[in-house]
Amino acid sequence: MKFDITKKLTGANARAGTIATPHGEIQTPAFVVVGTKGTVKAITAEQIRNLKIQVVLGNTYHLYLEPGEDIVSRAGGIGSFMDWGGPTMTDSGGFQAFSLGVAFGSSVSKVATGEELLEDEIITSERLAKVTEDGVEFKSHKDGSKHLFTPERSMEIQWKLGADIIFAFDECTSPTASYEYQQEALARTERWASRCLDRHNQLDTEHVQALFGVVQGGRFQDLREAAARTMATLPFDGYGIGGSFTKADIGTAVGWVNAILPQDKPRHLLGIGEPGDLFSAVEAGCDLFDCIAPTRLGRHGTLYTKNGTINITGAQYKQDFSPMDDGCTCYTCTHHTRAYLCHLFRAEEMLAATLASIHNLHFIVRLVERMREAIIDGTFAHFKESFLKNYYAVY
RNA sequence: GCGUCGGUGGCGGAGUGGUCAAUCGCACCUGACUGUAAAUCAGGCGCCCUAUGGGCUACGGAGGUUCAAAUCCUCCCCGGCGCA
Repeated sequence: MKFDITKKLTGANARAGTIATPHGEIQTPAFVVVGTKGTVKAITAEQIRNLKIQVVLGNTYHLYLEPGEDIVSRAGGIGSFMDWGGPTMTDSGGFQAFSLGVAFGSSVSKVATGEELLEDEIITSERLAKVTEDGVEFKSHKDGSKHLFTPERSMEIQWKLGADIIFAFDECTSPTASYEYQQEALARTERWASRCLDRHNQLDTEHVQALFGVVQGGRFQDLREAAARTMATLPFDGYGIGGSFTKADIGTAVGWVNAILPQDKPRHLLGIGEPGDLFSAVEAGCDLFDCIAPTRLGRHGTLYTKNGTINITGAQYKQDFSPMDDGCTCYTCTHHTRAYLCHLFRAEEMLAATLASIHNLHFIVRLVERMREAIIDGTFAHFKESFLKNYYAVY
């Protein structure tokens, strides 16, 4: 993997660049589309290509559970398996320490509202993941079987999954965790980072796979900065910025980290993808983002428009024969109406998920692409202002 | 015509003297979703109000019994089934 910066925005940290991978280039900033189980839900590989998606992210935990990394390996790796010839990434399974752990069965999400209870105050009925020094013990969400992920195991699985860029195994902490816990988890994630590097170097002797370290530290500036300093000293090919933030603090928190991380390596803000957050992150110097929002929201009937999201299942769209978003050039908008999508959702037709996902992916991928263009031609600030003004306008 | 079973909120269908504006499912309305446990989840769903409370109208129709009726009785209307 190679990363070149084409242009840096003056007076801000935003930059445009190119990541070269064995399966092609990624023009950054870029939105990484999530394909957890080796499929971008409801979307075919051909549609992925038509959407000009640059890179797809699979998940180690899910692909390990099914079909198993050996099958993916025999298929020629995750990209080949799903007939996606372009660049791929895999997440390490670290996020599941959170989603199947403290967050399981609760309403806690990785972006905090600032009103969360501390973890100690939350009554959780069951958890499927438990963190130890060695790694994370999972109970499969599918059949309850027990599994242990260690940093070494995550590297081994990801090596077999064969993505171009992989992540170090980390612990994604909850926004409800105390400072003490964040500190403890961070120290553990840093120990795991070294173990990941060691194991990955043994497996990938020719270094065909890039390995990104993950910066944690929760919402605390000193922890985030310490984490960035530590990770910066380790020979990673790039960095993921993970964990939880208060929504309003995404930009500043990422700013603390990016001020310390090496300039010449890509930074991937893990799991962030609302339009406003993407602007903040790009401005703060992030190059890559992945988020399930476009596909999940799409499947649930929420569509992006330049004036904010709409719930297409609503009664007011039953007879609305306009496109999802006026002026949108995606397949869905150029072929179908809101009334049609509204009908498909109400009738629970599968095509609804596909058409909605296509629209939302187009919207977000194109949005980040426009941010890149705006960085290159120096109009980023103007673009940001005009976009957000429409998107978050209150009527 | 006789007998019998039944008529409950948009629909299906509980309840069978008080704690019933009425379980539940569907439909409908609204909301949530940020490294996918998610084609998922949550809330609302008779009318009105000075709404973590109060009032009104309701369980085919009309009467009646009772402190109290969707629930019991009488008659009527409507439907299913059986026999003529």
